[in-house]
Amino acid sequence: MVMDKKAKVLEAALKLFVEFGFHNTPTSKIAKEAGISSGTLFYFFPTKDELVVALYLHIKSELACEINESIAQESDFEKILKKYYTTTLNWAKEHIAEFKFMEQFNSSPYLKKIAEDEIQKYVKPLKELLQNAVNEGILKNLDLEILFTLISGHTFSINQHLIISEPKDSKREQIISDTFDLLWQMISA
Amino acid sequence: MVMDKKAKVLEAALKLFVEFGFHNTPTSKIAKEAGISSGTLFYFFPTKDELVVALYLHIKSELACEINESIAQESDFEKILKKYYTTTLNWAKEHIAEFKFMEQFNSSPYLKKIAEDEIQKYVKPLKELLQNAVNEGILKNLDLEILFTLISGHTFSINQHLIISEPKDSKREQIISDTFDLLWQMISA
DNA sequence: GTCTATACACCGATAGAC
DNA sequence: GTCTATCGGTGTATAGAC
Repeated sequence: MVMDKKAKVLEAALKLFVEFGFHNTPTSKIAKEAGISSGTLFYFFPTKDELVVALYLHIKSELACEINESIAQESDFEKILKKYYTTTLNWAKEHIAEFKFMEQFNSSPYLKKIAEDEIQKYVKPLKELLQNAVNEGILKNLDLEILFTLISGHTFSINQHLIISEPKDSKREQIISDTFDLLWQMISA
Repeated sequence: MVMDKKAKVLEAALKLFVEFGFHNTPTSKIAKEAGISSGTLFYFFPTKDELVVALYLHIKSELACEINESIAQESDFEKILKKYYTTTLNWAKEHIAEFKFMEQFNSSPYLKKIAEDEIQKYVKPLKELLQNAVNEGILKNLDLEILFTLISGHTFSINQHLIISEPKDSKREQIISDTFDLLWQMISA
């Protein structure tokens, strides 16, 4: 089965970007890693910037897809949030390069190149869930943005800790469970 | 009073790096912004990489200095931690460019260019404080790394929220106070 | 669609005068 | 210490054949 060349390029770019950063990764190297010529790369992605942004959007949507699938089965809010948490963490474990890339991208000037509503598309579902939980008295009556920030920040930092410390599976599950409880203790009413 | 040229370069680099990123900021532009020639820039900083790293270390030490001063006056652990929290947040408000730069730097391959012990130098004091508090039963008996991660992540994310939402001073103080309480609730025994 | 070859701008760094 | 001038290398992107 022949893999789509566009996908090959994204895959190659991801690998190199994570190792060397956006700069220090010439398009020529990406083409080489993808097993195609430089001309072909620019046939698919008119500029390097567009390649970088396309990769980001691609990864974002993959993660969002995974999360949506996993939370669809739950109905209780705490369980939904825990699924959100564990799915994100487990996805990051299986996609370390993707996670590192997003991290790099998020704190780079490239972020400005993405339309605001493109970002909102991915955060809106969680924010709605949170708003409902606040209204129902499940969560503390905190500002929605702060609530969102707290949860994202908590998830992000535990993610980093897990990636760096590389605990065994059993230990890892323990950490995830414990830190979710801490988060829940902080935000639940 | 004539400002040190080295300092001028760091100041100029900071401004441009935050706006355009490390790449997309040629040394020629930095020199121009600093009001010196390209040759002089390389007289002070042999390579661009060294300039970037020097800027990072400079900012790190400034923040650390500020924090150390502010916590020196306190003795109660909760108050020390709160000082740590508020000082970091207030410093970031007055040094937004510095904060954004560090954020960009931390998630870039440049980070590898800094020796591990150079980083540890700045985190060790807080870790020792935390270890003592755990031993004394003030904080939950959590893994030290997790505790540290939780606090850093919380601080970092609230910082970002404050920078983006730009609340009025009174509102801002309220947020800082409230979110510290949330953090404390999460980690205290 | 894919390749090869190349244009050409740009940037980091150096040389050498003052 | 500071400047001007410039070199060599590299990287994005294009042209044009197949």
